[in-house]
Amino acid sequence: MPTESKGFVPTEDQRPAVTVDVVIFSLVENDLRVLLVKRRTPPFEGMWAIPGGFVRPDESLETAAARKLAEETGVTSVYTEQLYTFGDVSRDPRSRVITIAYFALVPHEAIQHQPGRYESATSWFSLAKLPPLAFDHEKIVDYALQRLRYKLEYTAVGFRLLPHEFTLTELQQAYEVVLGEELDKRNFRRKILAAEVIEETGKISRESEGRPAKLYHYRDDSNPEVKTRRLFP
Amino acid sequence: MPTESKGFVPTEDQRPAVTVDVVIFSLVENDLRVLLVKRRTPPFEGMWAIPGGFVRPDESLETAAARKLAEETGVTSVYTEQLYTFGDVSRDPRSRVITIAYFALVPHEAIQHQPGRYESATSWFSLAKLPPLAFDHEKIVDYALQRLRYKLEYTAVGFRLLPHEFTLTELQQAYEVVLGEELDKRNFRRKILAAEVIEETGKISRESEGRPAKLYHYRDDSNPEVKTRRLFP
DNA sequence: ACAAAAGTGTTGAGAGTACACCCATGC
DNA sequence: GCATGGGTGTACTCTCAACACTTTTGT
Repeated sequence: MPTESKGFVPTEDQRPAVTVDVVIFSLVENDLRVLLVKRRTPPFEGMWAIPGGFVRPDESLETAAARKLAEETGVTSVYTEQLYTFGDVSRDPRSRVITIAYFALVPHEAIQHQPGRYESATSWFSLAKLPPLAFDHEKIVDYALQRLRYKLEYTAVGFRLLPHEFTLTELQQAYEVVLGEELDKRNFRRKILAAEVIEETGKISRESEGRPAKLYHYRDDSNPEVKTRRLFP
Repeated sequence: MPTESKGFVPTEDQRPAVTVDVVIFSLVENDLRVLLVKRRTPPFEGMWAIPGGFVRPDESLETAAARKLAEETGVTSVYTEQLYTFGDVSRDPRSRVITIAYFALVPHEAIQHQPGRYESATSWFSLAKLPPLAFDHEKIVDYALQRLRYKLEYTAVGFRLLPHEFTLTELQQAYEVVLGEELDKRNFRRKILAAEVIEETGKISRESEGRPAKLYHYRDDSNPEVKTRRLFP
């Protein structure tokens, strides 16, 4: 804390509450969705909201975000990034609440729902058909989507939405769904392989109907955030 | 705030304190510098720190950052952007403090020091020769510098470090100082003009020794954050 | 006329984009 | 053998990078 004997110093009851909210993205049925929870208490009772909660005195912000993610999805080590901090005075009608928003990319197959532990209901919503959201959460989701698209254009983190092993066609479809545009197959493959973040496993997938596809996975020796030129389109 | 009847709810004394810190950049003597204040109270008494203070109950985070900026520099409408939120448990040895860091670009000529109003001393430090900083402020400054460089590579906000009117050579020097590399004069001019964020004023500068230079200023009809391809180098 | 800084075009290399056909398997 | 999706190469365009001389002013 940077301040001195001067200026405004808040009393304990003037301190804002601090929460973390996590925008959790996943691909379900080849569709980009976010996980929402239904509120059971006022304000906004019955409305959908992104998962979040208070930061505990003994945990860092990243830890709080990871804890929230684990509580809602059962998933522990997935791509998570701080998004933005929202602190408008009246964003919560009850009292001053500042929230540090995160976003996470979760492979859908990894998720184990924790039914009814805390929440009355959690559900995945397509970004095209979001319900009305509590607080300023619509703004937060919009911002997260913008950032996700930007991330995918300039880096190679798209595979974080997929299972551990995946085919190039699955990866391309993930990019197409998130970016909302079709990509050329040959150019996509050339670029994603040139980024040197994924490699063949040697195995092949027998999922598809036609010719079997090679399976790829993440190379953990090099980082996916290679921001050189624009990767896509 | 997203939470319900469940889980952890902090009592008032478990709430973290919330501050904003502002990394203020300016060009002084063709050198990129940050404004630091000398702490007069423990902890880190006598050490330098970036300006900051508590968020008041009735002001937004952006307002708090703008207020801090005005208190330290007298400047009101300059380029300001939220940087990152730092919230490690022990970043302040006294108590839990979460800080939302901002960075600002200030034209040096616009600054009026507010001597001794609050601080014992404020001073501009070259980024190459920073003193030891209080708290985790070195990390914050490093991160701000990284972001500033990234911003300048992909957008055309460099002129925010300059007076209202400036020559292309001055602008190029600003980019060179921040990015730490020399740029080609012809390529620089072509690119910065292609971005269509600045235009000729019609006036000429008689500052330089040789041939007089055209003065340019910001076109407020188009936004400087045109992220197309990489602008520089 | 000379010093000092402003201003201005062209060329070659590399990256990006568009585009169509053969391949391996299951049924 | 045919339907289905997997896998591959090339030509054109355009952007990026490298590079040196002329112009305008003050002294």
